[in-house]
Amino acid sequence: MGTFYLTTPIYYVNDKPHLGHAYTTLVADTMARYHRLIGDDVWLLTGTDEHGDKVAQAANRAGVTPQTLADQNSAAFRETWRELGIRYDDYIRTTEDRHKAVVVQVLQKLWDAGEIYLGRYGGHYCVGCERFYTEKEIVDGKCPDHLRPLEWIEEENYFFKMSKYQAWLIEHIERHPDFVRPERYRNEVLGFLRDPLQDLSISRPRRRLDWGIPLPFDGEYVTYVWFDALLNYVSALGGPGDPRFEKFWPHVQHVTAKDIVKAHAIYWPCMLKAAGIPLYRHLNVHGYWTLGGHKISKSVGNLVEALALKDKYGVEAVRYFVLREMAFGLDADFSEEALVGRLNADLANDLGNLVSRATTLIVNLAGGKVPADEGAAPDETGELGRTFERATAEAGRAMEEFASHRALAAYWEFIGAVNRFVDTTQPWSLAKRQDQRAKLDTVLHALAESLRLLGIVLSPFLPEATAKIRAGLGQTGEPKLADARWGLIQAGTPVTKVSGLFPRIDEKKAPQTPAVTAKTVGEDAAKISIDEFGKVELRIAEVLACAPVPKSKKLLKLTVSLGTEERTIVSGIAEHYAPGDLVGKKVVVVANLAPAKLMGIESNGMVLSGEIDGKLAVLTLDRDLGSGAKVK
RNA sequence: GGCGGUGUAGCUCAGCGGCAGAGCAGGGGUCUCAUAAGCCCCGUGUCGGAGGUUCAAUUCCUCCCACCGCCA
Repeated sequence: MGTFYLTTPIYYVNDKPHLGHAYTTLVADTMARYHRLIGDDVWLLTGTDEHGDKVAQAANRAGVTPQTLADQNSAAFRETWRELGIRYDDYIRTTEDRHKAVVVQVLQKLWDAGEIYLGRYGGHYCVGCERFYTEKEIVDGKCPDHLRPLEWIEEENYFFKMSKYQAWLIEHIERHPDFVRPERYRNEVLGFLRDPLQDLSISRPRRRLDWGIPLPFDGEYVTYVWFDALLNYVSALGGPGDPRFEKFWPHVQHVTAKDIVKAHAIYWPCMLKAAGIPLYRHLNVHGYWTLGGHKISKSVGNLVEALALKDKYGVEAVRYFVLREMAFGLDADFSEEALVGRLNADLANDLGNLVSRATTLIVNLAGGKVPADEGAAPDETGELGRTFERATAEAGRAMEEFASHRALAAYWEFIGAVNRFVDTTQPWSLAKRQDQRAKLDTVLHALAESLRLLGIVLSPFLPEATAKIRAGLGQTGEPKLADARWGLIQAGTPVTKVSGLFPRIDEKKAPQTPAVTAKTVGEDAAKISIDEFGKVELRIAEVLACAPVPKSKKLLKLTVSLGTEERTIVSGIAEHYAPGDLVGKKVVVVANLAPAKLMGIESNGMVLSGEIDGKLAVLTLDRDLGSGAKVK
């Protein structure tokens, strides 16, 4: 059993969560799930980067404190990850004391070791970019990016002696060819290192920027945001000496988009070296999403909209699309057409339909129980098993390099083989002949086995859909790759029909919100399955505040705590409860209800209550439970 | 301006010295278990252009063009 520590970048709270952030985080989540599947001890870290000029300025414009702005936007990221089903182990914020403590500790250590000195620097400064420009870069005395006037600033700052690590870093990268990967980014870094490396300014004078971590050896300065931010990967584990750090740090890998390669491949290794902390194993770099073939440039609005397509087509469809469509490391294009194409061709036609046809065959022809393997079709089933082993081997190699696109392509080879297997063996024909019973049983056994295996190996990529597949085959508990060996399914295992996993999108019809109700079969039409019930996320919430909604007779505006987050919920109970009646009570809420606007207020959830003959009562607890507890 | 990358079927891309490949889209056929899904069949494309090395180049070299990235 191995150990796996993976980090996403911490996202700058000046941004709104968009497709780019989501891709990075989905890749990380998928890798973490894959490593849990193979039995590794996994720690997945994400979080937010909250200091720096831009946050201070945005807060100023919004008329709030930087901390308030950071709180709001950090919560927005957290909420997005919740909606996307990201399973992280820790969420670090650079404004947390545990982080600041480690930054201060490292700075002091470097200062004591003489790795930091006070130097003077003068230059043309752009407030928007938070950086100085050289004479050559300036266009008409203005910032080439923002096209606004630059200020000449001359100031003393503290510098980290990065230049002395240049030769060492080049050697390290040459000795570890996959330190930065894919290779194109390694080459880029080595190219950059052919020119002399400068020392890194790691401070900002407080009179110019107060929103940062004060230097422990000079209170007139705060820490430069990059130096602060990179250390999150260390601080989140408690720093050197902490048991969690000692356990996970030796296995650390980072994932980032290509725009921050320099900070991660140059600043960060030098910082670690100077601080006496071992280097990370791999920096895994991915490309950009373009939209409709166009470069994104400054405006990220469209990327936000792209991510919003999850509400239209489902989280799993978007998740599958980005993991399959982007060759890890290269740029890829995102479009609704391409998304629908993948959803229909891969998820609906190939996988969803296979699960549907296979479970139906077993239910109809074998009474809903996996028949015994009679060994009556050794050529066909043997080939299917070998195809699976090949796919798994290839996927394993691909996942080592974060190449989810290749892993999925490999598994889809197997799905194609299973579909061909059904056509070749024609179980519906076998069923018509008594003397073919043994072969029919063998075929259906192999089909059930194929689905069981898919329910395991695809689980890092499609956690919800594979949970449904496993449930349809009576498989409980966490999937393990150790169980993904051909031939382990037990005869007699109950099988139920699993249909409507991924409904096709009819491109000709006007786009509609896909119905959440799965297609039901026969006599079960009015009942729902446990899986369908599982789609409703019920949680315990504490009512923190409650106020009447102006001009409304029925509505109350509740602020509730779900433990990790606060929500606003508008509820039609004002005729039954006074605002003061509910504060402090623990109630049950639907936590994954799509947001709705009521009287201009966005409501995120629903408070459960019973009602009969005009009487109404809100559900509460008969003993205490922590906020956020799951109801089932 | 320096360094590097990319340019292959309508689209997305793989191949990287030995008769040009996959997926999707499109066309035809077929089964009926299935989500009008599946399966089978159908691709002569100047492998960006021009030169060169070689018995042989999409594959190696040089130059050019286009686009992209990093650096300045």
